[in-house]
Amino acid sequence: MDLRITGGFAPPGHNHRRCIVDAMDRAAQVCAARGARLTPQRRRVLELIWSSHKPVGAYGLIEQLSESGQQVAPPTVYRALDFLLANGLVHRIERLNAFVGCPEVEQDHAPQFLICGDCGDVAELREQSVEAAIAAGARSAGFVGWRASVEVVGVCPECAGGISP
Amino acid sequence: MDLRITGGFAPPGHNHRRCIVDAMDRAAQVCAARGARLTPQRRRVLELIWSSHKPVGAYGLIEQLSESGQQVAPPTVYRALDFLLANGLVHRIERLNAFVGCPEVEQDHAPQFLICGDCGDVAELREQSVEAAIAAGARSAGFVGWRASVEVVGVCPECAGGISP
DNA sequence: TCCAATACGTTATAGTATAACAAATAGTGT
DNA sequence: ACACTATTTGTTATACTATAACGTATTGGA
Repeated sequence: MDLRITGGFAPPGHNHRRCIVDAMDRAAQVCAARGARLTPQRRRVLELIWSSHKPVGAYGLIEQLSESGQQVAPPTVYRALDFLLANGLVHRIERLNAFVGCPEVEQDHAPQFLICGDCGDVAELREQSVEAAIAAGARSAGFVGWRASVEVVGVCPECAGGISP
Repeated sequence: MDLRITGGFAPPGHNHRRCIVDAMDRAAQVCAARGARLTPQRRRVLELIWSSHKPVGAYGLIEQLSESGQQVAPPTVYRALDFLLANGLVHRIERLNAFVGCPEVEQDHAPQFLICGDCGDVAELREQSVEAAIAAGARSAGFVGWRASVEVVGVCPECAGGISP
């Protein structure tokens, strides 16, 4: 059993090592199932992305890799990111030009992201009602074949608690 | 009376000159009302943004300005954009790093954008149900003080009609 | 084992955005 | 009209994000 963080923020004192381990397990499973090659390079990038619940940019990854002795150029990490995105293992936060791990890799989805403007943590939400409302709006405008990205910037419970407990 | 395009895409043969004129009128009104200075520079940038319903990037604006004889450096146009954004005269499309004119400048709002992946046109939607659904999701996650951006990529009625009429 | 596909390395460059400081201009009160 | 102050604009340099183009290596299968 794994403790996936979907539907809200990771609790303050949660065992994040579990997040990482579970994420890597799921990634291995999914890739094996579909014959996608989770190479050491890609695995390493995924691990770095999962090192926190904060989105990380491509050049942040390059720096982290460099610090751990692996000198890579931008195309290398962008290619790893392309693979991870294509396989639904990470999501891209458009407004941040950054990437977060996906806690629900089994099926393709377009979640809502809650981005804490204070601590930077991101939570992934899947509100059916949001998708339904967007679908209704799109249909009324005659829009077809669409895919939506929803990014919500605010303050997470933890940070809000700190301000007015 | 003006024909604001909110709630859907601009119809194929619409009189776009009216879009521009109306947008500039509204901008002048709003700025006058709140004592914001719509300088020639800012006015020019707003006109260029309204020259179509397609988002335009900062460097696209610089190029257009340069073509019309005005040589400006990036900070100039970014400052104009900051002003226009702050006063709700334009919106930023995060996933495109580009800007579109806002057809509803009177009050602050966070609309949904329908982006045609074919022709590039963008429509601004304000579905109350979308905002409500996001609000519900955010509340359930303990998220506070938020603001959402919704960007939907698909095919507009016009382009879809061309494919299967 | 050889072939073809896939992944990775490398260099250069395109595209987006801002920092920092100087100069000019507009609005305010006298 | 005058000086004062705030705002706007100009200028240079630079940071950050992303991809093109080409070559090499590795992998998996016929």
